[in-house]
Amino acid sequence: MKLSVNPNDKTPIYRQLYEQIASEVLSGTLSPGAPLPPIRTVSRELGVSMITVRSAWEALEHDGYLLTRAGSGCFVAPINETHRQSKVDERLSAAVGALVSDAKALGVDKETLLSMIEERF
Amino acid sequence: MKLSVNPNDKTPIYRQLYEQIASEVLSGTLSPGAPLPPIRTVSRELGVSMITVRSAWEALEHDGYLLTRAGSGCFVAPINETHRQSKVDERLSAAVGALVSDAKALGVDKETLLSMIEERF
Amino acid sequence: MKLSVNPNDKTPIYRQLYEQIASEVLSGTLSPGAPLPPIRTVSRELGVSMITVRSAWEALEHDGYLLTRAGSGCFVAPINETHRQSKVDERLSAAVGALVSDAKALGVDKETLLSMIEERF
Amino acid sequence: MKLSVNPNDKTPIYRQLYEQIASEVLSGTLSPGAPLPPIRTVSRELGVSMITVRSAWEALEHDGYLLTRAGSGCFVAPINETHRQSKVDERLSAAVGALVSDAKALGVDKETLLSMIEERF
DNA sequence: GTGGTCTAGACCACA
DNA sequence: GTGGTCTAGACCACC
Repeated sequence: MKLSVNPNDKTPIYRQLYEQIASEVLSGTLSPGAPLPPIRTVSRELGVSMITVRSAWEALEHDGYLLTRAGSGCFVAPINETHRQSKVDERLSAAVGALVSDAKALGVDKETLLSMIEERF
Repeated sequence: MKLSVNPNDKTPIYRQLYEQIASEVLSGTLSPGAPLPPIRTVSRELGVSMITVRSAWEALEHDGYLLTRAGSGCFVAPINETHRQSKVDERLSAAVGALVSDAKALGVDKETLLSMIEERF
Repeated sequence: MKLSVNPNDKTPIYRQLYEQIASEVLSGTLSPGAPLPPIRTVSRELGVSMITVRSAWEALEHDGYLLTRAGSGCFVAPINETHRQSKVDERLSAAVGALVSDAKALGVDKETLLSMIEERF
Repeated sequence: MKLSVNPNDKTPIYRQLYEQIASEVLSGTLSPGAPLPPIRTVSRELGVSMITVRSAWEALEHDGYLLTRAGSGCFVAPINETHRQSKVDERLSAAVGALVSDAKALGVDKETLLSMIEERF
């Protein structure tokens, strides 16, 4: 698990971390029960404040991706496979919806859009 | 041209206005030379501050979508057709790139993604 | 709306604030759309850090009690009446469940418990 | 005596153990003089650290529920019946007080609360 | 060692 | 003016 942050990106650092972890959990790269590195370690390695890391972890716990056990660490939360799949769909669906409405607003037709995706994948 | 804002949306109001105008210019719905309604009118109709509208207009002028003629109002800037096309591509390309990397991070394959787009369009 | 915190209480300050606001929203004392005092004001008046207040507000927004509009303030979120009622029930139900299992573990019978409640209300 | 811990619960593990033992002593399930299983046994069976179990035992001894006899183990402390009863009352009274003020804050009336208890018992 | 909370003070974007 | 984010550094409880 290699995390990284881009301080120039306008999206908040804690958000960037959230997205990376959430994606890995949803894609299965991080398995339920797997321990995460300590906040202090992540903080040191990425060069960001402990609190920034904590913000990300806190949001992840709130959204059911992580479980934190004070004194012993943070772990990937157990997740039902169907539930996982539905979350993946939900996320992707939102992104697809945004892109499609964007394309429509710009007057781009379906074929052009599909071919752009085909090419970029 | 019917503008609208959603104050509960996390994206700044001036950004919402920017996106709507820019899309209409790029898609051709707003033709070069067309006049925009006065700031005070937009402000009143949308229920937002004039300063907010002004911010959006400024950003649009900065990016070459609008021209301000002191005393007579704002107008859609003349735009070269190839230039317009390149801007459309640029915008869509960024959106497509984001979606594709998102899909990859979630472990979704190309066919699934394409079919989702097909369906939502 | 008179907020207060007890620094000696073992429950975190931001949690105390959360509970007070949430209760007022659920009981209807705070009506949907009502503005909350600025974070800075609350912070000053209660003698706690702005960040502590923000933590509470953030959790409240996440849980649907508040809406925050950057630059203009925080407001009580619109809430469906049936939804409100169900949240009240949920909260109270959890508390009742805890008390009942506690009483059972201590070997206290139903009548004794009911009379204690009757008396304390 | 069957102890159990839930590591995902937000309340500290040693606290969970404390509550279980204390409840059993107060309800009379554990009689004065009864021996407790060795710390190492509890530790092994529950899959928690011996230090954690020790913390719970220490707190219990501090509060007068247990007696430690070096070399021979821990035993339920002798307890005066009136004293026992007063402790039960104290504990329950606190819990009832919390629930009642909670109900009041939520705008729930006495009858509703009583019927909820009646039903859940 | 771990995470949980809080403070003080700073900078930015938005209205 | 508002909220949003980040830093540095501290103390605590738990394992």
